[in-house]
Amino acid sequence: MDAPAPPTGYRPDAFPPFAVTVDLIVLTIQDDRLRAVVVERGVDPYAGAWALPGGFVRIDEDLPEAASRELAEETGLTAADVHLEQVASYGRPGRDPRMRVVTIAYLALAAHLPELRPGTDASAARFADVDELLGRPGALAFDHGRLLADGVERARAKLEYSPLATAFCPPEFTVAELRRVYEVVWGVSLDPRNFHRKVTGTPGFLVPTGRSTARQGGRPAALFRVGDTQVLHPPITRRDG
Amino acid sequence: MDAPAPPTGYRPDAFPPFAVTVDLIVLTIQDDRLRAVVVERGVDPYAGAWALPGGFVRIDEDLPEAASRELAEETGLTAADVHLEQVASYGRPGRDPRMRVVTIAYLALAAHLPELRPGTDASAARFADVDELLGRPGALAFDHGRLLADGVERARAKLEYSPLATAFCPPEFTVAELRRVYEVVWGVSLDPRNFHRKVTGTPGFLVPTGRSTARQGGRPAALFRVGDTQVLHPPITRRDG
DNA sequence: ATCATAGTCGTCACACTGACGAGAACAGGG
DNA sequence: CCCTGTTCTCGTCAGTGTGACGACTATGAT
Repeated sequence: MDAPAPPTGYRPDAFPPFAVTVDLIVLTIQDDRLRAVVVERGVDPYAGAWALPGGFVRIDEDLPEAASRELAEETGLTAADVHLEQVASYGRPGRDPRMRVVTIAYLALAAHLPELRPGTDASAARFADVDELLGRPGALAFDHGRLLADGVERARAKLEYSPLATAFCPPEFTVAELRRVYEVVWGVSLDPRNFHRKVTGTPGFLVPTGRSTARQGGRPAALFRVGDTQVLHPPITRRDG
Repeated sequence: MDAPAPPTGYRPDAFPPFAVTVDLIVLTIQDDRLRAVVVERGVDPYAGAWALPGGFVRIDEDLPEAASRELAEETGLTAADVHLEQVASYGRPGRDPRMRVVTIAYLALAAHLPELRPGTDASAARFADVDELLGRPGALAFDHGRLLADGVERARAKLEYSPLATAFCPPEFTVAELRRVYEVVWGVSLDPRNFHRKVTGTPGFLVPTGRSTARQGGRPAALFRVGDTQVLHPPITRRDG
């Protein structure tokens, strides 16, 4: 694609040209493990290595639009299905050997992801265990290890004071399902009784639907929807037993 | 400036060229008011209007470097004197009528700022009252009103759980000076006795220097330095009397 | 019926909080 | 020198949130 038609006052030599991309940290929970979408790169640099999904921002789209589009291309999820928020930007010279590129990282949280289909510049896509990726420096191409770490830390912090954990759950969920989200993302184990008291006692967090689940073995659990509150008072604190 | 020499695999038509800038939200406290540095634009668009200081990222520098450089150019402050952190990025098409530009906003907090000297593309610089700027939509050029609002909200939130408030204070300060920071930034009034108990009781927040200030009228106050802790436990909560 | 499993409610001690009293250490004026 | 005003600092007390843990409830499996 060529440069856009120069509008009034446009001086193409007045600023250094950058490539701008959005990269996605797409998190979900599978088998009680926190997983992230990674794609296998089909072209150099890092051909054959795993990287976060992402791509160039088009000349006529906003940053959140670009993130939504890339998310749909890589996972088939629409913006209505997931929580999507900007995390941070990265622009160290040399982070991409091909060109000068600034990347805006977006965090996407989803309850259940459909089958992954590889994008145009990726030959494969899969879910990778987040702890394993973070424990192995260089597991991801470019500086994507840092992007992933920053995104995961953002998610971990926001569980405390926002209803973000419900983004990992289906529209209706039980307190135990919500607790598993906190336990998996934080990597801790929480007391079911205290957790139940806290989440049901925080005003506006959970709305009972009246229904309950019948599951194999054990008492049926009440089903909840997420409420209106965007900030939890009191918060769900991280240091629990 | 021209595009860099094409390295291997470089395809100049593969991505749309963007301008990348860093803009600064430089906050300080003057006369018990929260103030931000604004510059008067000397060129179109928005010539004569006030805007946040900032400028193009150079082809060979990292984003924090660019923020530090712009900060030094506009205020004379070096990175050692201030707290500097990235806030968010903005890239809506049309936000700058001249070209497609992505801006990374940085938050800078300083105790006492020297005289401001206008940068190359600004004809004047001054401190503006933050509440007044935020209360008047369109007070700032481009989308800088939103940048300022996001930066101020970041600062307000981080006062709760980080020692960020000390960035507004000189190296040695009293509990009352620190309390004034919280009161001014949050726009509330805090009980001096409870505040004293909380900040001195949070481990690692304040380190007594042993010295004290003699000031006009009233008992001398003990002087403190900031401690090592980066996260306050328990936090300094916002809803106080 | 009995057991295993999982969900929900209750109790207790402890920590933190907001509201407020009271003393300590200064400056300035009579 | 004493009094007063000001600011800093320490204490007290009731209300609330929290972690640890006991107890009860409601299902499926045997």
